[in-house]
Amino acid sequence: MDVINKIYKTLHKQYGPQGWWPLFNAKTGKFEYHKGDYSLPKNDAQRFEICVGAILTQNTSWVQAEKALLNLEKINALSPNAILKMSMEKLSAIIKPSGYFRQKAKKLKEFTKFYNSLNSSIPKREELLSVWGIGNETADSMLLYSFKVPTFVVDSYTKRIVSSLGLISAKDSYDEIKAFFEKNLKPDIKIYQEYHALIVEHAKHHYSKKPYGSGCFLRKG
DNA sequence: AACCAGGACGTGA
DNA sequence: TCACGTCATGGT
Repeated sequence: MDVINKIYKTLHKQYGPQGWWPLFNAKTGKFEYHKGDYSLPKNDAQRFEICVGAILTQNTSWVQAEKALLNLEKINALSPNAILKMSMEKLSAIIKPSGYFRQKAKKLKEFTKFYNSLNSSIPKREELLSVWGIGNETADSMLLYSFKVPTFVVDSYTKRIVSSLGLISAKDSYDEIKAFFEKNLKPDIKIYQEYHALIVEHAKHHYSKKPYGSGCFLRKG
């Protein structure tokens, strides 16, 4: 079997299903993963929530993005209409815990306008990329976890791991790394969703502090 | 107390 | 194209 599929099997066996993307549960008042359930998001509100979370977590830990999302949720503002009508001052204050709050407030406004223009259709990748504040990873995260398009998400961890394993060159582009994964995987939404989440989980264990890759079991074999 | 976290954009070479 | 600065809060 090829390396890409071997890595997937190994990570899945080690960590199990990750159940991304976490969604707010009104009953528990917390954000929850949904391991083994690939039917989500189940409605438009959840689709929008995932997109907002994808912007808020840019270069920020998920727990910080979660705080910002919870702040929005608490004032019942995790919706397109609420975000559009909120002032920039109010919006940036509400999402402050996620960092880069001025930029992200603008990004949320810009994206929400675009989101409304979709009228519940699925955006093309290039369309998402044309929105200010939506780059490669954010676009792919939205497509994969919100719109359920089997597109591979590459993040800094992905690059760090495959580069460290010698599978790619350190200066390969986003699109090259993405293509490297996609050419070896069948376009299965479950596998794509789990693969990226597993990479993040694995990176948190073995690729977050230097020297990167210490104790990484992907190296033995 | 430096470093990092589920990046993207603007600028100058 | 690409290397580098900027944006910013909160964990460890």
